[in-house]
Amino acid sequence: MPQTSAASRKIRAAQTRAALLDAARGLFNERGYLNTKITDITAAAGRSTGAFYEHFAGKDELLRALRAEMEGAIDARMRGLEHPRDHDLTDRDQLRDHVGAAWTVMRQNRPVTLALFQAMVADDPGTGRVWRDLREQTATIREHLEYLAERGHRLPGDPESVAVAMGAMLVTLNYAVLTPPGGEDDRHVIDNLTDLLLYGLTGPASRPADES
Amino acid sequence: MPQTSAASRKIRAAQTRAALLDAARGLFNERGYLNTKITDITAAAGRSTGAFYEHFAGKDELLRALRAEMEGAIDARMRGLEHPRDHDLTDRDQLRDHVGAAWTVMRQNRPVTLALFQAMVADDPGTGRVWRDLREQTATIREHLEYLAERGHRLPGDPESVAVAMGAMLVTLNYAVLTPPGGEDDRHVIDNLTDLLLYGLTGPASRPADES
DNA sequence: GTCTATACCAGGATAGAC
DNA sequence: GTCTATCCTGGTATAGAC
Repeated sequence: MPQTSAASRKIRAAQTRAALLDAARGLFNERGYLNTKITDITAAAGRSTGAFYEHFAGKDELLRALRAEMEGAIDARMRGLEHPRDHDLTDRDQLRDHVGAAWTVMRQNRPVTLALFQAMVADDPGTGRVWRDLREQTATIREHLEYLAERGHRLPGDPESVAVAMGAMLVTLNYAVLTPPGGEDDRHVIDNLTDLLLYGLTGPASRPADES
Repeated sequence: MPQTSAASRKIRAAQTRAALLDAARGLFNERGYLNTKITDITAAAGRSTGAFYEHFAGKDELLRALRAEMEGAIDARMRGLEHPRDHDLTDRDQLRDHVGAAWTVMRQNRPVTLALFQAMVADDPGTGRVWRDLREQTATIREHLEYLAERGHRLPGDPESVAVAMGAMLVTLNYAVLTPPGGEDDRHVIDNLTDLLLYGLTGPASRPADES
């Protein structure tokens, strides 16, 4: 029964692919993307180098696959939920929602976001890739800021720059913070970032300096 | 006259060292630290690999030398100017001074700051190096924030976290922004960042939403 | 101190059997 | 599709002559 054999081969192949992706995730998370060698991944997955190249052209392509997987998952969750651009990011709840969503996604996909960050930083500056990537990642925020600007709200800078600055802070903190995702710490980070982005160092309205 | 010969050799050695450092700066600036190979540096400096290893144990040590050079220059400029910790970062002028100083230093030493950033990001996450480095780089800011906290000002988070968040934004933007240092753009960036950090997205006091 | 030449190795990638 | 074995490159680092 050649069909059965063909089918099981296909299953086996899918397993291999999954095993490689899984192993990569694990290694990226602990050692980072740049320091993980292809042989590390194959070893962790219990497969051979030959098998690796059967599925991916190289480490970078594997990363693209991981990224696609992540984005697919995000899209799936977002599906149906329309996202109007007229959100008011100067409203604390709405800003917190956005910061929280971004942070949570980054944390839940830490291996991938971390790898993408390293990859972004690793290649030549001068290509403008970092700005471009940050710009893309903050597209939603930028649109909301543009909306605010249109309505006459005076932002600290043009929407693109402000959005990129916010993104820069987020992605770098995601890289710097070690505490495991899903914990109490995340709530703190989200609250802190929300307040910082909302009111800055001065705090809401005129806070009493409390000169003791 | 063996003295003369010895002296001129010493000069020649110093020249080589300087040439290597110089070439490295140039290459780091355009291609980045990670993508610059030792052979690239020696080629650009017109020296041999042998000469390189006579002066530095490796690329990382050369970077440390560049860093030391930069810090020396900063110290020299700061010398004499005492820096009391009771600066009030909620005062726009004072905050702007700090942001501007940090930004200017980063820009003027772009090859080095850029290289340090890449090196920081490149090694294993999980070591906590990124947080530590950011923490160190923002020591001054943190102290000012601690001073504010002591006086009862309620910050968006604990001084350390807030300072690190600010640092994360600054260093990453320094990496992302391509525009050459010293120009008009720098003033804009500094102003924007100052306003963002000072008031956040809401802007100073209660800004009219201007519902047209 | 600086050069040329070369040893050395990690890691990426392929060939061919199964 | 997967394996084993191997080739091959780029890049680090050293040896030894000058």
